[in-house]
Amino acid sequence: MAPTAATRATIKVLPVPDDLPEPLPEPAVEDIRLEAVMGALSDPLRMGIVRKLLLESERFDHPCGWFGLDRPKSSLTHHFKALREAGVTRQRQYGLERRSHVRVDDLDARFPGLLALVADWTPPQAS
Amino acid sequence: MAPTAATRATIKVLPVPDDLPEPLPEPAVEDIRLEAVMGALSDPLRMGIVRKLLLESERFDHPCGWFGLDRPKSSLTHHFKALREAGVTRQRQYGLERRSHVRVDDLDARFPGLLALVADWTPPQAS
DNA sequence: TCCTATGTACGAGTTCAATCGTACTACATG
DNA sequence: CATGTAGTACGATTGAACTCGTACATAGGA
Repeated sequence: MAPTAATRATIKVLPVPDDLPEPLPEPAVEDIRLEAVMGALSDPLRMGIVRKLLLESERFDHPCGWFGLDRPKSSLTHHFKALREAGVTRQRQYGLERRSHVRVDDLDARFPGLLALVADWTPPQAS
Repeated sequence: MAPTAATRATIKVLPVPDDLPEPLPEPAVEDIRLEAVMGALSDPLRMGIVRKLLLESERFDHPCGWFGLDRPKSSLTHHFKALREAGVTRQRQYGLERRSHVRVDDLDARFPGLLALVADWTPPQAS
């Protein structure tokens, strides 16, 4: 259904600005370490975050509320920071929100095939 | 060339027995979890062990002395056990020695491309 | 049989990561 | 300005993993 003025307020379509905010601190492509990436992905919650970004995100970044994770906010901050510092995701500040996306090009260049494994991953104890 | 009696003593070619010893406890192929494998490989020492097995081992298993790791024996026991319990390696007991090899077929079946990443890995602060 | 070599088992100390509560900052909206 | 919202910062707690010393078990050779 077409969004009315009322629904548009709740859907909150924030257009991507032309001048992107600077990414938060992250390793350069050539400094991304395979063992650090694997350490970041060894946590099921973080593996699920990256997989969801790969499978469901379109061309936009996503704030961490988008993931629907039932954890306290400070825990999510911790995990998103771990992913960013390992070089798996990039985070940019859009006003209030800090949005994340996977560094697909960088990871494909350094570790071809790795993201395909993440996309094929199945969460544990899936009913 | 065929081993003589003299070379057999020094080179210590232990022929693989027809009745292989039972592997030590390990997860079944279908129970190997990607996040557990990545957790095992997130340690540089263990990543190096698997890489060395992939690049330098021929068709034989290797005891952990073969790796030339400068760590106490009990530390090595810990790391080889971590690799085995994650499903990365298989260990068999040959007399005194407990030899390891990578579960290449199992890992290729579950996570195609993963072992290629390990083989291409470069150790940190390589001079 | 004694010695050596390979490797485990156990336990202690230490470090690190995960979890989460609380307080705080910043923007947006009324 | 007051309120709500998105998220960080800090600190405390907990548990797991890494590291290693020591003691122990076993096989093979002198």
